[in-house]
Amino acid sequence: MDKDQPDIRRQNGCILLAGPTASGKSALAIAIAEEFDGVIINADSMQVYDGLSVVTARPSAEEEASAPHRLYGVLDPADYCNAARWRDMALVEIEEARSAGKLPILVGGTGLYFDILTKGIAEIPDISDEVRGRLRALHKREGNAVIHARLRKKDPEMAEKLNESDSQRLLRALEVVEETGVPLGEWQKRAPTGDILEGPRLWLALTPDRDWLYERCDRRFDWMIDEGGALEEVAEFLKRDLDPALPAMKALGVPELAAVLAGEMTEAAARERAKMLTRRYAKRQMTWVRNKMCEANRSSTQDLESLKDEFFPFIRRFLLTEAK
RNA sequence: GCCCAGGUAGCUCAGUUGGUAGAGCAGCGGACUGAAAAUCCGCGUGUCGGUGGUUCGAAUCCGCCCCUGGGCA
Repeated sequence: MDKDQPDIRRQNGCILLAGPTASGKSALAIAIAEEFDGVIINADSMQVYDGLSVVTARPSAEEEASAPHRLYGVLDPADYCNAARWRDMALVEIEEARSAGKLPILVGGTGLYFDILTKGIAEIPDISDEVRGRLRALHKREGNAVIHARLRKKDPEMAEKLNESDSQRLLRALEVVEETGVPLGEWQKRAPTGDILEGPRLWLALTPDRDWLYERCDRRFDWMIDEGGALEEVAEFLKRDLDPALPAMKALGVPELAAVLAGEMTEAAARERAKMLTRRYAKRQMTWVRNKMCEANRSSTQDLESLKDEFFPFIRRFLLTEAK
């Protein structure tokens, strides 16, 4: 192997770059990729979908051209990603980057994806459309209480753990036990435990000052509308007439801009609301970073001290220039 | 200048016949293992405009002052 290569690449390492939305992850990722010959791999649950690049704040065409970018806009918004599916795709990309002698840089704001990438996930069979459709229809008709009661019969352990208002997890637990006959908790016990991502890694979690971040979120949303063409993008997107329950339809700003286009909300109100929702999202991301990633970082046995020596001076220089 | 109506949480406001205050929204903290930009859980954060008085006790009653609307001149 090339002696000039950074240590991390010689050892099949990778970089995991997390942080809240608008914190500047993309720019830092590009800088690292340019400096250390990296491939940027998306770890964001919304940026995997095609058709919403402005609203989901995907890297611009120029940015994408300045370094290799993977897993951006690769799924049709009529489709849905999930943690396991993303992980499979990401592992392929990591492998590919490594065999090309490049440094994989995973960048994104979806905490769950990072978690599962490093810790693994149970191999639960896909849920058939029949079971899924039936349960969702039941939920829509009867509400959470009925789903919860049904789960209590089939998977009391999970039913006990879940809050009755937590519709998403209730449905997941129920569909798993109905499809496979095995309770979700049982599947999860069979999942791999511990650190399963191969190679050393450097965790980078951006934790910007709250006011600074919120202001950037606000400014970015205005920019999306005033200069990015967000309204036009959403108008085009809505022509597909997708099921509003699909993940891509819930991307921040999409419901609000759709309401503007339908004449149900003023643009000013939509801006205000979307900004508020973005701030809340950023806050949840910060919670994740503070309480889970920092822990992951501490407990990672494969995080080599030498990586820090290799990268930190560069990153510090970058952040200092950015701050201006 | 005079007359009204108001000044209570970041915002909009509630506060019974005096017992040091509470809603919504915002905000903050937390959870998170297959749609996670999702889905949940928890938490009032306060010189009650200021000041003097009445009272055992004042957001509440009285005086004066300040501020904001509206009206009359």
